Amino acid sequence: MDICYYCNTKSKATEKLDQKELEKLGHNCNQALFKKGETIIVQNSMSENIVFVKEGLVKVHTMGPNKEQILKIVKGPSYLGIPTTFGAKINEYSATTIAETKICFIEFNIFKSLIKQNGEFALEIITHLCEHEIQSYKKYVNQVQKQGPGKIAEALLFFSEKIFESQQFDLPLSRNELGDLTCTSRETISRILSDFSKNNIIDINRSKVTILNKKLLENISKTG
DNA sequence: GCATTAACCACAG
DNA sequence: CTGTGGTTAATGC
Repeated sequence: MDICYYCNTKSKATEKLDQKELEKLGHNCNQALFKKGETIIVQNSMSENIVFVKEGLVKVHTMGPNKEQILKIVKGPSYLGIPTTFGAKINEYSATTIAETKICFIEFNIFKSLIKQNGEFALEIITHLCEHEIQSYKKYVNQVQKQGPGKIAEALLFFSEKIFESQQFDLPLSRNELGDLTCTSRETISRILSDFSKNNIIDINRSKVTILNKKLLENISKTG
């Protein structure tokens, strides 16, 4: 039995590996199931592994000078911690699950040798990193330039389109965390969400959200 | 000046 | 943990 060879949620990169390489990977990685709210990576700790989020949801966050900042929400399948493990060695951020999540820890040296050996694998990894970097840039510009309603509309659309692929979903974050994600306060989130609800743009009950007027929400997000 | 926006504080479910 | 009201500071017309 080889966990990577038979794994049915391979990343685009590991799909490029042959049987021998998959066996090698399988012998040097370890799968674990995380419940909601468990920590995968701790800021300022040493990073020794590559993390593959097989399925589930993770928030990547860091403690700023004043408050917690959520850098991004990551949905599996996706890698975490490649830049840190290759470069900095010390984690610049924490990663915490916000839903039940399957994680594979991959031993760094094996990962490195696969990059050296297999160009197709390396290409997929680079592509993956580039996609995340571009997405991050977009997020930061939007956060700096948009006003409250625009940022929150964007966050709702992000969860609807990119994460849950549905008009109806359960927000996996508290109001406070939504504030940390969108660079606003918990109070502003509260106000704007009930405002959206009053104007029939969304229906919201606790964490259950239904998008009623997507056009308008997109417009608010676009115009900031 | 006046209006808008949003943070901070406080307090109540 | 959330929703709301008052207050205050910054910014733009």
